[in-house]
Amino acid sequence: MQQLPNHPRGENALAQLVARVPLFAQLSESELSEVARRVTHRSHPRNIQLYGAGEHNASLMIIHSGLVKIYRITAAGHEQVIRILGPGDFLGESTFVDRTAADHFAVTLEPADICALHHDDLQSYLLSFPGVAMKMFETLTRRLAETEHQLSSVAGDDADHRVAAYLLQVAPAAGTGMFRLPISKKDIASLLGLTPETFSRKLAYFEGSGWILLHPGRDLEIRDRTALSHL
Amino acid sequence: MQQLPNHPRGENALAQLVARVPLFAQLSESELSEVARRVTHRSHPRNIQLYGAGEHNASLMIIHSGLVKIYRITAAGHEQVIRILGPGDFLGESTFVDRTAADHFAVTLEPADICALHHDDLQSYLLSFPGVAMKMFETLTRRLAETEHQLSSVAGDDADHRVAAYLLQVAPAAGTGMFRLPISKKDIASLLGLTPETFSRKLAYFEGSGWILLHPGRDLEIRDRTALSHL
DNA sequence: CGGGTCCTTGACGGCTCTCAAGCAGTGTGG
DNA sequence: CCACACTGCTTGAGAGCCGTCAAGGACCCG
Repeated sequence: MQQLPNHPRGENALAQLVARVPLFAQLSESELSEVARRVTHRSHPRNIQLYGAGEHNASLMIIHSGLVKIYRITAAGHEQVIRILGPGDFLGESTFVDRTAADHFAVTLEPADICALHHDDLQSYLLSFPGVAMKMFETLTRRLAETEHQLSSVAGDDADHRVAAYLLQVAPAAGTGMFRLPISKKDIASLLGLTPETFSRKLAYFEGSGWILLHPGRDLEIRDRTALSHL
Repeated sequence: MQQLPNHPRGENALAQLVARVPLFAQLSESELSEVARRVTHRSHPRNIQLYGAGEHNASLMIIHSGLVKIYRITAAGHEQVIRILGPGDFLGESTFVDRTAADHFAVTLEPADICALHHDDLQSYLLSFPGVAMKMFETLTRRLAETEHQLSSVAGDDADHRVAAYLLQVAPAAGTGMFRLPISKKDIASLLGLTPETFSRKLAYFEGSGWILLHPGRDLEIRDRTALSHL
């Protein structure tokens, strides 16, 4: 729950930061500076909780850099990762819509630069800048489609399919290069609705089959894309 | 894929229908009639596919009455129910945002009155009526939160918890009355990420434990709310 | 009456979780 | 510089939950 002091910045620098956010991409210069005036910007270290279940978070946050993990605590009492947010993504919109307490946690996975906008300000921006509302609408629609995909995957596919689909999704499009998993294997397992043990076993099985190569740490290599895709 | 002819209606009657849709609730009289002029209205029988995966659906549909089932076909080839939509809900927004083909199916579960708005018209309405964009934003946010809840439930909880949570969710708030399940047990099972067999067994187990009473058809009665809630 | 769908119940097998131990990498403090 | 703790990851053994396959019954609508 630790919080760092604001980084004081010139209004101009802040406006340039805000302009790079997809959400505000199409605002005019004067509109941008109006938004920038009401925004606070912070740098957070790793493992900082931005808000937690039960809290009445009152700001929309926009990620400039770093990764943020969204998760819940299930009835059984263990952590269930819902989504990983990165640069350009926003969070805190759920408590804006229904003014109840959040039902999930948001934690930084890496050092992160995040700017925050109070819900009251958001309200007025949405009504005066239809393009912003439109952009949030689009983002949420895509996010919803993605979550529905995740849902049908967890509900219907077995562990092999889920792991293979995830690897193909995060691997660079190019052929058989080495790349780094964006988050810890433990978090990936949770995201896929698996235990870390099962995830580890599936990776070992894929390597044994010659489909991937595991390197120390989070690095791995895909050797046989087609085998993974129509498992 | 059958489609019934439009029900011709006076513009006035149509405007009144449109006014009852939450999405357009706060529009002025003149704005309402402007929307109504571009809307087509249809009555569909049961089991009609509104659109399917692979189709480029080009209209936002708003449900006046009836139920619509949204589902996918998983890699394994069986149907996975994602969501049930009812009066006031809209569908077809995903193909509006990214102009690709739909990845899911939409089918009526009951006779349904549905009005449709072409995506091009929606675009202009969203920009001229910020309240409408705002409303869609709110609805999507809630829908997303609900889907995330479903996701963590399917990923983390066992069958007993999921079935109990569903029953408590659809049962009337009042004490121990009989009520009717809104959809078939087969569809509920799929929605919960279970097979119909497992769902049936869980219901039988709940009845054997004295927590619920099963009546013929879709009727049932909850006898012990607390037992179900902290299983 | 017949065909269909939906639902229930039984037996069985397998996938995945749980529990447990061991290893590697990292940061910390003596 | 090393000992140590801690977290993340891997591997093994076992058990249990749930899916699959199968058969039969209830109900609806032709």
